[in-house]
Amino acid sequence: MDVTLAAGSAWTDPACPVARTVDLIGDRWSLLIIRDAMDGATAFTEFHQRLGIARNILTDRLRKLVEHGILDKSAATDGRRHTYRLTEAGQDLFTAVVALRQWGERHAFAPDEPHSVLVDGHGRELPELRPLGQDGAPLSAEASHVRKTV
Amino acid sequence: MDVTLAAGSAWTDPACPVARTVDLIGDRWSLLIIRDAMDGATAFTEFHQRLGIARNILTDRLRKLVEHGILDKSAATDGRRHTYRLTEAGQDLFTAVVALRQWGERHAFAPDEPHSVLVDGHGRELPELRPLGQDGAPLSAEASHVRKTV
DNA sequence: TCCGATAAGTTTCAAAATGCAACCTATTCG
DNA sequence: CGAATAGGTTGCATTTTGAAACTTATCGGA
Repeated sequence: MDVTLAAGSAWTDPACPVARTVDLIGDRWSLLIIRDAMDGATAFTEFHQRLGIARNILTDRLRKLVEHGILDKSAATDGRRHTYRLTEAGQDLFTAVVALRQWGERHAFAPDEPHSVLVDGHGRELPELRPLGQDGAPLSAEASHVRKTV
Repeated sequence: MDVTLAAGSAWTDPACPVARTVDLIGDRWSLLIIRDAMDGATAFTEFHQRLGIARNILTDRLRKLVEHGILDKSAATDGRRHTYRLTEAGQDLFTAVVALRQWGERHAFAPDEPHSVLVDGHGRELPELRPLGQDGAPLSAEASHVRKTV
């Protein structure tokens, strides 16, 4: 496999996986496109209507997400639509989307403000996601550190 | 508590926690500032040097992160520095940072490309983070859905 | 077969965000 | 006191984003 950013542009911090991920999907719209794809959106117009994004920007973001292997574009059966579907790598962003969602639920709403909720197949809210150490105990940022590779 | 975006701007999608989180930290730099804060950075110059960000943009992002309750700014003891520290809400982004990091490790590097690694206090790599249903079984995007609130 | 509606863009141009470099101010150290 | 360091601010050029109009292709019905 070969992972690249757009031609002529470079990674912000080539050795850091967080930075690479931000380079790929860390703009105002990409993650919301992915969120809507996870919620069933597949057509250009569908993304456009759900997000209220400018059409030229949507065109650009869909193209980049396809380029980066996060979405797959194909002709829909009726011939006048295209279908955008999450690739395996795109579906694998589910964990990150859930983490951002849960943080938002905890910190981006006033206590009495309503917000949408992510539920499992039985309509039950998901448990909170939390990093664990190898010993199975919850791990905090201070208890971990980044090991740089040569 | 009262959560707000900058004066004069509105939430992209007020009911969605993912969208609110993206509105707060979904730009090219904020998440990397948070990453470096988690890795021990506290001073303006430190962030500037690690990130290679323009100084005026860094000023703006630090101010916004403080405004949003993610960083806390205080005068350092030596009198000529300021200290930026993650608030509790900021530390709580650890889960999201780990999720984005792990996705990057899996999908943003070629198999032979080296990258930095996040390790626990004993130098052991973290296990993979994965959303679970209430029954404790791994949950995929298709097996879940967003319940909208009125 | 022609017609209107729908889908998926592209183009144009204005506005906002970003980046670079120079400048500024306070503090501390020698 | 003077130089160095920290943490900015300002001005200006470049890049990105956004709104709206225009384009092309397809489909379904009259």
